[in-house]
Amino acid sequence: MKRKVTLKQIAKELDVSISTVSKALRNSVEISEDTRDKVQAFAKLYNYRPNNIALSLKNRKTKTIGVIIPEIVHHFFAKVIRGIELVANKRGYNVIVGLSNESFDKEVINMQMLANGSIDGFILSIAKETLQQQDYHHFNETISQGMPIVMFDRVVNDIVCDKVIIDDMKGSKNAVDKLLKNGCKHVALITTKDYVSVGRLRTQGYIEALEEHKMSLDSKLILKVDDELLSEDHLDSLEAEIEDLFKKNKKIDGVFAVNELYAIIAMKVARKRGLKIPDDVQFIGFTDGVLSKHATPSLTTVSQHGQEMGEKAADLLIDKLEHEEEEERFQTVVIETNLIERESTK
Amino acid sequence: MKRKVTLKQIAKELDVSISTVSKALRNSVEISEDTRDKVQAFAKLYNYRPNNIALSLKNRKTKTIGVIIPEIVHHFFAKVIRGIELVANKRGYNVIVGLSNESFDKEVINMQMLANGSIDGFILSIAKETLQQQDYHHFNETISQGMPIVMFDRVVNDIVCDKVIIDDMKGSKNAVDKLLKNGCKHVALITTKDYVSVGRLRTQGYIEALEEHKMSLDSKLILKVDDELLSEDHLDSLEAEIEDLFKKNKKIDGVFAVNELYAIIAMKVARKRGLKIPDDVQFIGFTDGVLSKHATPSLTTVSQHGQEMGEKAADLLIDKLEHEEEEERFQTVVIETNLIERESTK
DNA sequence: TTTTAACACGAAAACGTTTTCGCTAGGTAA
DNA sequence: TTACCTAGCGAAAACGTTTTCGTGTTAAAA
Repeated sequence: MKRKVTLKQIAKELDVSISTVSKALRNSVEISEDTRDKVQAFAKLYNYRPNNIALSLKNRKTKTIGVIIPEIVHHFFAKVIRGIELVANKRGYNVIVGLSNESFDKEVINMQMLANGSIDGFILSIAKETLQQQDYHHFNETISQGMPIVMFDRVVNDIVCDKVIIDDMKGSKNAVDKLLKNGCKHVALITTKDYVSVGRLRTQGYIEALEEHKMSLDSKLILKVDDELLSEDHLDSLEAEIEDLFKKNKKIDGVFAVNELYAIIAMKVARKRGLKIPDDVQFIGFTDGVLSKHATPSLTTVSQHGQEMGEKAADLLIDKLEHEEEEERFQTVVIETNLIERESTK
Repeated sequence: MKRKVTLKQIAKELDVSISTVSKALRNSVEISEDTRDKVQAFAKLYNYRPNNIALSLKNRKTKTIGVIIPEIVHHFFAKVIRGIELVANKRGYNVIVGLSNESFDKEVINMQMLANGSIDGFILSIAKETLQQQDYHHFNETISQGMPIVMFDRVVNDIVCDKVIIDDMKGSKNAVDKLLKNGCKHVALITTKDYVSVGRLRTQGYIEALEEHKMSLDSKLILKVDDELLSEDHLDSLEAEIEDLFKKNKKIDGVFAVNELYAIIAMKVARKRGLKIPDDVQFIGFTDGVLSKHATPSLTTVSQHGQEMGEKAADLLIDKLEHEEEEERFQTVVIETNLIERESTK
């Protein structure tokens, strides 16, 4: 077992100073060709690589990005990470991942663990619990210590930082618009409780689409699911609630759900009730994932472009890290959504 | 913007030495109560936290685990990461993620990027390309430099390190056994090319199950898919191949697929051909993911317990990191699979 | 011969910690 | 008085780099 070789060891071995070794390896003109070749040959032989930690300490930069997301077993967040990793790697950065698991405390702890020099900046999406409690002091503290943050998808306006979002309202408005144009007269909405901003915005889009088509809002057609616990029980009760929705509103001929799973389950319920898709009832879900693509019938969705969001967020953060001198200007980048039409709509 | 405060600054401010500050904060008996209180109060006020990088350099430990996986937008790998992160966090470690994207070069580069002091050890699953080329020098080099590696799922015997795997052969044997016991007489196998070890082992399990039931192996019932490119085209051609399989083997009454997607697509093809599931034909897939659970009919699967694998791998690695003095002993932990019965089997 | 300039290299500081060792002042024992 | 002990603190090394500045040698110029 040969431990990693250091400058000091090379210096000792070749009977020169550490400085000389360092300079020789970086092809400094100060060093004679002889010495340079000798050092480089030795370094290559022993497979010398500069110690990253020492460099980080010296440069006060770690070339590492901290990413904190609520959940990783989730198609959208996984795609975002892929985007972040792609760009980070290309630009010479590493990615360190923390999971908040939707918990405020874990979010805070994770940030503290990383903010002590381990990383240069954060990319994150806020935990549900944090959104509910509306306690954002950990973000503000981090920012005030000079560590840049880029937020994506679940953001709050109160915090001044770069943001990457999609136009949730526009996306869902387009989706509902599509249903209405396809002839639906009674479009149901399956959404979440309002504290998650994206849920609220998507609901808003639904309402606006109806207004634009001069259709009245029927609150009986709106199902607000409490997604506190996404356990097995929750799925069962969700199915029951949707069942109930259909039973009480026999005229439903279109369904818009704020996520893919709700839409898939709604389709299942509809089929069980003998409804033909898309002839009797059409479906659109927000968030394009594996389920939508491989369900039968496949589900028309509003694509969120997770990977693109991740790429953009990483670019924003690294740009900021590498141009610290410039004056502070924060942007909010909006990624366009688009409707991926599949078999669940006409 | 208040930058992070250091020991030096506190020392200067309170007119004591750096050593005194350090000791006071660690409650050393060398320091008088007076000084200790003074320093601690000041540190609290300015929210002092030791710089992680400096600690890493000093201790030659980063308290960080490097994880390299082929793909993150993948239910199984995401679950593994969740397991790793869970244990790592609990034990005071961070997780840094690298994606090989199934490429040999990216795998090598990612490892080099991290092996230079950034992390204490690796948890990884080998890229397909690496398995194909059978070039494992980067693993061996890393190990010989004294950096422990734990491999999971896709492993190779040649490399001496801790491993966490499932019994692929037993898992698939059980699955096929289930189909045979359920009365299937012509069980088809949809698998991948042989270079990915798990594919080969799962095929082996299929064969053994048949043998145990004294059934002859019909090679026409085995479809070996080339999954080099998992693009759109690939999915289409996959569907065509399966279509062909059914057309040429009208007697097929059971299908075992080495992953969930193949099984889902096979179900789709079967249904298109007018076959009833599970009455006419039954299906089982390896790897339990979202698709299996929410498909209609839902798919019976062999569960891989990704999260448990991740947890075990992290525990193995951290144990090794924290007991370096002990003699080297490498274990291979086998996680039990189990059959999750759903609607696609009787 | 003396001055100058280029060349080649080394010493040391800095990044932020922890820890070992030594020092001083005051008190106690002989 | 002398010797010794102890409490309380500081200096310095170490982790592995990079970089600035200084220095000695040699050859060319005056």
